[in-house]
Amino acid sequence: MPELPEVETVCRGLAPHLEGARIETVTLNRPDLRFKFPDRFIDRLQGQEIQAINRRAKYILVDLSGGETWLSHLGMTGNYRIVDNSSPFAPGKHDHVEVTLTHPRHGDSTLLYSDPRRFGFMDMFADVATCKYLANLGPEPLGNSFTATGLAQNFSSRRTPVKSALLDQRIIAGLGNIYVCEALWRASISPMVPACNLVNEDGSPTPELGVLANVIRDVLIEAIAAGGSTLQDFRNTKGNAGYFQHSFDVYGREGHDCHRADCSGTIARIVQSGRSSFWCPTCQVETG
DNA sequence: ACTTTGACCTGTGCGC
DNA sequence: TGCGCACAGGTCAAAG
Repeated sequence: MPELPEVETVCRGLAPHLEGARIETVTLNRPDLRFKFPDRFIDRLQGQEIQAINRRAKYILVDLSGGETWLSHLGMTGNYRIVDNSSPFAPGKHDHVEVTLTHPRHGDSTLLYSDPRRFGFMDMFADVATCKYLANLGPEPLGNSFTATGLAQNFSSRRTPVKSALLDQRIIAGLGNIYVCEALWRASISPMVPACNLVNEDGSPTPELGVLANVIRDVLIEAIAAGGSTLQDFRNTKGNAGYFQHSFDVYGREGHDCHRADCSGTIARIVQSGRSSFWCPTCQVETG
């Protein structure tokens, strides 16, 4: 479930190994992931020095000494890990990309990309300013450009349920199914409320939308601090699980008691746009 | 212009 | 033990 906190966890784990390292060899164990690898992908990576690793939304961006940027998206089940070259290693069934590195301080290691469902992908860009994947992304929820006022502007014309609107990466970048469910619960907003119902006549955010913007930040910050969430196979780069899944209030808790102190409701599951929404019908209200 | 649906893949867990 | 089905973190193209 790589959503923003998990991708951030991966980037932070990789940074000490990657930044300052030189890419020695690249091995692709298949011709594609979700998409084909870009032209001359191996040649454009080999021999490059890695200058920085950054995250934008759920994308990982690796800046190379030649000026190009290596972009990757983890899809649903993608993950990176670092293995020590001193121990024998045989790639597993889903280890699709192997990158050997030399580092002046950390020595030699291998970066592995695994992705059972292959919904992830990689690409290469001379200039991230022209990168099609980043062109239409909304604001970073943890950045200064994310505000309730900005959310209200995007919500005002949309009758789609707020659940769907928050999953729209053009409106806010980096949220996925889990953290949207958690944020809506914290804000006591039903996932079925039309997005435009959270906007006043004059276009300003309702108080509920103001709360929602705040709790989105809160839940993401808490999840990052916990090292992300681990469901199925997500692991950080050291192979360890995250811990935030133990803090879920609604996600995956269908049939369990609502955690809100003064609520005696039971968590329910509904399907919206083909995705499960977990919520408390008792305390998450229909209108803003 | 907005919204929904299906497609892309593999793995897991459940009921029978 | 096996089979079929439902479901899983995301995005995109196509259709309504």
